[in-house]
Amino acid sequence: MKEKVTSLQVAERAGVSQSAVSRVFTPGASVSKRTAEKVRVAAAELGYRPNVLARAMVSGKSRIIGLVVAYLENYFYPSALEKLSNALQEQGYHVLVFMASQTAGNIDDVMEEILDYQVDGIVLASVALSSDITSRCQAAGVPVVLFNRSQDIDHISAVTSDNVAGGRKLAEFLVEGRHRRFGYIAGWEGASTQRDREAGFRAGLAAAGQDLFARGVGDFTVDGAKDAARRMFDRPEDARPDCVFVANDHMAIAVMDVLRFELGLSVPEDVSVVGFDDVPPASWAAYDLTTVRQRANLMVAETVTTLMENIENPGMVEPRKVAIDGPLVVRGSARIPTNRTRTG
Amino acid sequence: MKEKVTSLQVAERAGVSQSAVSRVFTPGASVSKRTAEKVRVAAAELGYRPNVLARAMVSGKSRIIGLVVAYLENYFYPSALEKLSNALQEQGYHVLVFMASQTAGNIDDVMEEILDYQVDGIVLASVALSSDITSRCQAAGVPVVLFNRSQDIDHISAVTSDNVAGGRKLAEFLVEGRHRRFGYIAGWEGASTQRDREAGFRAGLAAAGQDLFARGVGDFTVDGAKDAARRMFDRPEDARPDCVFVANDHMAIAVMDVLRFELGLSVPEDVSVVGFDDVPPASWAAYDLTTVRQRANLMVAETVTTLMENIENPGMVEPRKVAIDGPLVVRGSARIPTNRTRTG
DNA sequence: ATGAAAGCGCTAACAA
DNA sequence: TTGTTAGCGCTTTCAT
Repeated sequence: MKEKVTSLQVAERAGVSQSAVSRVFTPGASVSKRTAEKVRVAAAELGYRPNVLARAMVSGKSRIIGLVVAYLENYFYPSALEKLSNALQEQGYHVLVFMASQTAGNIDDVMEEILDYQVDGIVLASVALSSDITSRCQAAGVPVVLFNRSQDIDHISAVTSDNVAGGRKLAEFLVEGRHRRFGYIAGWEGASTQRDREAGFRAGLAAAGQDLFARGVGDFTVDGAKDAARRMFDRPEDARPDCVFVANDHMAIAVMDVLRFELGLSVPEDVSVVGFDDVPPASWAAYDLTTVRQRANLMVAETVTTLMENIENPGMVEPRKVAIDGPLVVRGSARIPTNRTRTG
Repeated sequence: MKEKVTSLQVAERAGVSQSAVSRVFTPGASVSKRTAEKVRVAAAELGYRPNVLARAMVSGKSRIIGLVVAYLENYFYPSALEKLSNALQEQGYHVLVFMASQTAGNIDDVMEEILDYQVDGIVLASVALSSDITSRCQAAGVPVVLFNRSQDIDHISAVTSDNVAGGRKLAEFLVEGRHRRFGYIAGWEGASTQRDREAGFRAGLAAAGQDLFARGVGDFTVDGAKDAARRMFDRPEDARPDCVFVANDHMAIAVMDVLRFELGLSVPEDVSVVGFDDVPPASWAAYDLTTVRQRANLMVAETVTTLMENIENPGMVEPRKVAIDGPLVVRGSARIPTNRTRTG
């Protein structure tokens, strides 16, 4: 039941040296057609495949990318993970998952663990980082890219949506819809996405001579969002917003449920709701949520590109912050201005 | 920028042999308190951590579990993945993800790739396997466990819900609710989950002297389910079912959207809808879906246990099929029999 | 183009 | 308890 086939066994069977076998399985190596053929035959007969780990040891390249993700509850992350994994697979890499839950200790510990696996790169999804550990990675020559988070610490690449622009688009849309009292339900306040979306939203309102009427904090959680919604909307009509931007779709959907089923309000007749992300449930007919799309495909592509560049030119690539503009997707959860039409 | 700290460097600094260092970092090894202390100090100063890959090479244990997953669109899988990853992390293992998409070729290729990484075990989520590759894994001494799929091929472990029992519960519930015309929208017909759920449902109907009134196939996809729903329900009242069991929640939600927003039918007044899984969206107020809960925590725990047993006693453990019973969760998407109450 | 030889960083006998 | 010695399976000079 142990049939570990090694390159040496293949070599013997093919009547060549072990290094010849290695060369046959090494893309840019020099081998004659004849030896290559002999080796391939022997390998096939024995069912030989190179041991990735052994290769990693000597070459220093494991073809493993570590992915740290805090929680998969928000639909945006599973779909991003799926795309990321697929994109990396096409490049011959695979994703080693590290959940950054409370049980797993803090991020720094998780990062140490990742480094133990000699990963070629690290993607941090919705996770911020101490500058301390950042330098450990740089010292180890392992590129790190933040996904859907940015950070002021400079020497670290980050791929996000243009959250500021997105927030502004939402503000403009609501203003055009002749809303009067603007509500905002924030995500976790430590997150750059949260800060940027709010900043953009406020800027958009300000540009139209408007201001926030009410503000709550949902921490990017369903329960947090529901509580915030209850506090914000369980009051007389003129004491509550007539529209609300909820910092992501995951929360926005929970807010819609509270408005409709707990408070008996109609969306969008009584309250317009808009979100951010355009996760699959946003397009479900029961929600039909107006939102700003995060272009996950582009974000993933940028992430992979950044990773690959850094892996191929260690230490030669400047860290870069990419912010990808995403379109406003107009659906039915918010009153549609007369000059606009549905777009999704 | 390269600071690969090796055990040898630590050894020199601590004034001990390299193997002493190794022992300090090997759980059950024998080292004196004094050396251990010296080594720990030196290691801390140098920032040394053992190289998991090197350890894997010589020990034969990589502490990596390969996970093959077909698609993350169905919410059940992300949440299962999160739980699985967490559970394995607690055991000192990590998950290497392989997407079994169309682009990545067929499952057999993916399996080969996994084996290249010298994984200690493999979890196949909603994926079936050729018996050919199964034996390759057995030959390599790598335990495989099917998650949320079962297979007649015997020598392979599988963890599922008790889908037959679940299907029957749903049938009984609908019968008690005095429904007359029973519809069923199937998942992908190659899946054991689909077959078992349908078998249980039919058995439950038969036991009450009832039979299926209409049947469609949704293939576990949103579009497939919507089409099936349109064909089944876009017709006069007495020519369509008054209730429908959709083979999983993911599809059931899509079906509800079609019924309500395309066909103008009320749920549950015109049609009762029930699903299977109890994914998060099933409990959202807009759907409030009656369903059978898959106890993901238990399923994951069984999966991890099975894996660990097989890893610790290679070839000594009999493959086992575990089917976990899940409760009926009564919500509002289906008429509630007078002898029942909401349970979720 | 090919083989011989030297490790990659570590664990696991084996002695001492 | 400790150090010495073999490798794990592979890539990569270095000769040839």
